[in-house]
Amino acid sequence: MFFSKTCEYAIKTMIYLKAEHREGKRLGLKDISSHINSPEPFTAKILQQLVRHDLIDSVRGPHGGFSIKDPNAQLSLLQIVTAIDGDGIIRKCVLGLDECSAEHPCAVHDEFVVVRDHLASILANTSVKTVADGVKNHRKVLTR
Amino acid sequence: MFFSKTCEYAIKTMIYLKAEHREGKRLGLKDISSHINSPEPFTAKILQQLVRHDLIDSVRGPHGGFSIKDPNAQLSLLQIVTAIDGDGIIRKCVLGLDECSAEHPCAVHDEFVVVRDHLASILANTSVKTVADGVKNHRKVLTR
DNA sequence: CTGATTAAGGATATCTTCATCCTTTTCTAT
DNA sequence: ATAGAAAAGGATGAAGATATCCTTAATCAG
Repeated sequence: MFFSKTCEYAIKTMIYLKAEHREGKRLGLKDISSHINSPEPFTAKILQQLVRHDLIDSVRGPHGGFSIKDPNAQLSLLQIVTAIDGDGIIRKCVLGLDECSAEHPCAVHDEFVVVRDHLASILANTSVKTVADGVKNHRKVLTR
Repeated sequence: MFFSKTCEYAIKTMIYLKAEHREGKRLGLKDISSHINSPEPFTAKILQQLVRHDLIDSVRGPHGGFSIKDPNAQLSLLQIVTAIDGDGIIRKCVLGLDECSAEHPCAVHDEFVVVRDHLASILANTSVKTVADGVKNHRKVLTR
């Protein structure tokens, strides 16, 4: 609803990679798509996108796979969402107007800026590490 | 982003009908689609949906057209959105999980319930009349 | 070096959303 | 009654998102 299917899988992938991360470990496509419950070939394409956006590293061949690019950097959900879906959810007018701002507001601009600002701040302030910890502790899940 | 194109046009239509409403007056398809800047045949289909959902009335033939069904009832944006897009934006898990609740939360459930509740309350508490007044006063717009 | 393994890349298929077109029905005015 | 106007309904088309398949490239183990 908020995000494209592609973005949903991307977020789950990043959380899973973070939750499973340890030095030198790589996770393969099969492993990832089975654990986040996503179609394998489609997930392959998304992993490529994440590589191109420098969010993850990939290595081919036996014992190849994917891993978080910079495990020590603080990564937010917003970085994943903007990489995959762009910043439309934060920036675009909900009524589809090209020009919509405080100066030239659409009919519902004032009502929605607050919601979008709220969404933006949640996305920016939610770290992948934090939610990955929830998954590691089995308090939160990525499937079902 | 939040809403489908269909829903965007539906919201604009309802606001325009409300802004232009007066006793016995009807607005035609051409009038509506030109004022909300939407494709005419597509808008025709959306108007049919709004009629079926009892949000507007229609009359065929010369001097026919569309008008708000119950001009005195308090109508919220939420009623339009749920009629057209359903309640997915309020109810569905942002990670696409079938079961996602406080008891069985997805990895980002806690972060997003607050945003969705916020969105739901804005939608429920924003009346079409209020935003239509803004359009009538030329403080807010439906196009450009 | 060879074969096996795994990701990358390109082409293609499917499904949904967005959009148009044409015919039919209903209504009004004459 | 009839002609014109306007919405309703059904069929179809276009575009984008979602998903798959197949070939190529890289890497590793032996």
